[in-house]
Amino acid sequence: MTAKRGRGQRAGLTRQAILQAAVRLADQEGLAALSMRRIAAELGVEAMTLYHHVPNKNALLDGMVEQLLSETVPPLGVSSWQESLREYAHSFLAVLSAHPNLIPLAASRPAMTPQNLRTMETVLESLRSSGFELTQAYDVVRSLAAFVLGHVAAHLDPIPACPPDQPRGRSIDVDAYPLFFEALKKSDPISRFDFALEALLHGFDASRTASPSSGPQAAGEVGPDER
Amino acid sequence: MTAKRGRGQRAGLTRQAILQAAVRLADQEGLAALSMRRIAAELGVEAMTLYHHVPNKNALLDGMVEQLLSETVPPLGVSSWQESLREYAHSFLAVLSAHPNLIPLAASRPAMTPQNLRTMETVLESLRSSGFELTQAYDVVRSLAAFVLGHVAAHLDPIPACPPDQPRGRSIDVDAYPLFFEALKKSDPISRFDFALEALLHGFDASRTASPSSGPQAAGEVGPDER
DNA sequence: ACGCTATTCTTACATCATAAGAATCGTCAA
DNA sequence: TTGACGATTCTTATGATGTAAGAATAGCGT
Repeated sequence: MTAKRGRGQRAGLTRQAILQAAVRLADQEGLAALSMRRIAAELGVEAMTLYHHVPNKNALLDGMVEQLLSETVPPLGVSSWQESLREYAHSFLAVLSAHPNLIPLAASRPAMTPQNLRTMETVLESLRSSGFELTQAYDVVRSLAAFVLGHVAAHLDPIPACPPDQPRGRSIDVDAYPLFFEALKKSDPISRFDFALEALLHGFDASRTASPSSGPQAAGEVGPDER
Repeated sequence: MTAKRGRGQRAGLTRQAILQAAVRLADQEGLAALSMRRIAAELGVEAMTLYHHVPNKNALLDGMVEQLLSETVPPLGVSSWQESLREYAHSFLAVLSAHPNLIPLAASRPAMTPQNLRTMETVLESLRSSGFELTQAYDVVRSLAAFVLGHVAAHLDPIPACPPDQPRGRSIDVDAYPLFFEALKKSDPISRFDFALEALLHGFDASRTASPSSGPQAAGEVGPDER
């Protein structure tokens, strides 16, 4: 066991070590347990010690998101742009799924790590060389990232709703929404992710400018923004 | 101005009124300002008073999200499933964009309000009568909602990244990621949203199992569409 | 008129982020 | 070796937070 340390006895702290401990703690005990004191305790140190490596708690939370994103695996080799995007999306999904407690963090403080930028650059390159306009390619990647984020965020179990009171026994009137609750039972988030991912990829393919095909049918061209 | 109230003098508080005040406060001063004391002050009341209408702060936050979602407009009339989904997405987008400070809340505590369920039911109906399998239809709606959420969440300005220190003048090495930063300047979130929305719709269309070519089919015909 | 209950306020406490400063160690110049 | 300095750590203290416990009041139904 670590003997108690005195006043100036180094503990060998690092920003990295702190972030990792914080992530580990949040993984195990949830975001609510993430206090400076608790993190410090986890490292065998007093709370104020952390402030020598991190300016404040907000910065620490930001750092945790960076830490997370650095766990994504960069796209392996060159392949079709679809495959690149699939890799990108799945890598993102895997990381977030591995740290469900951190999803609210990732959703509320998007970060751009060098790691992430490098991956983006690769994917952009892949898209460009497949006939996408640069601006379009960018929109594609960003949209994909947004979709992954929204997807994982949407799976935090929805709160029961039904304002506060439940005069009737049922938590919510299931019979009033037959389609919804029927489908709810059969659907699962994982297959939904792949389903929507493929839909997105298909749609992206169709919106390539360089694509020779004229309007296939239905849903004409992009742009009928109305309200 | 309100004369000070005594001990049992009613203030006419309501769960609704509290939630609305909370939303207003968060809109104006940000989530960080959302303390029980501050909300109470906004209502001319002491903090503990709130606990008679709301069990605790978490429940209050949940309620705020419900409050938000209740602002979405239900889909007007019958039209193509694409138009239904567009309406759904844009209505969702509009609400979240109108309350940017609440986006992290909405992203971390998804809620199912009766309002929202009713809208979903309508959209599900529309999809089914257009040849979608129920399970697919459900995946479509959920995916769309997830996408909208992710989209708005991803536009909270990304944190600068670059761990802590900036030895070089630049906050991040722009030249190392030419494609990304080139595209960054030209792209804007709004057009990206519509772009990706159309892509999704297109992809959904392609993934319909039973694809009756087109034409004025079921769903209770498309009547005169003006109101 | 009188008590009952819902509503409100008061007080109190543990916990939080963090400011200010004191103690200690390692290191390097002399 | 010595001595000073800077980096790291701990101590103490402050104001804010969520909320438990209970006291006071007002208006209601009887």
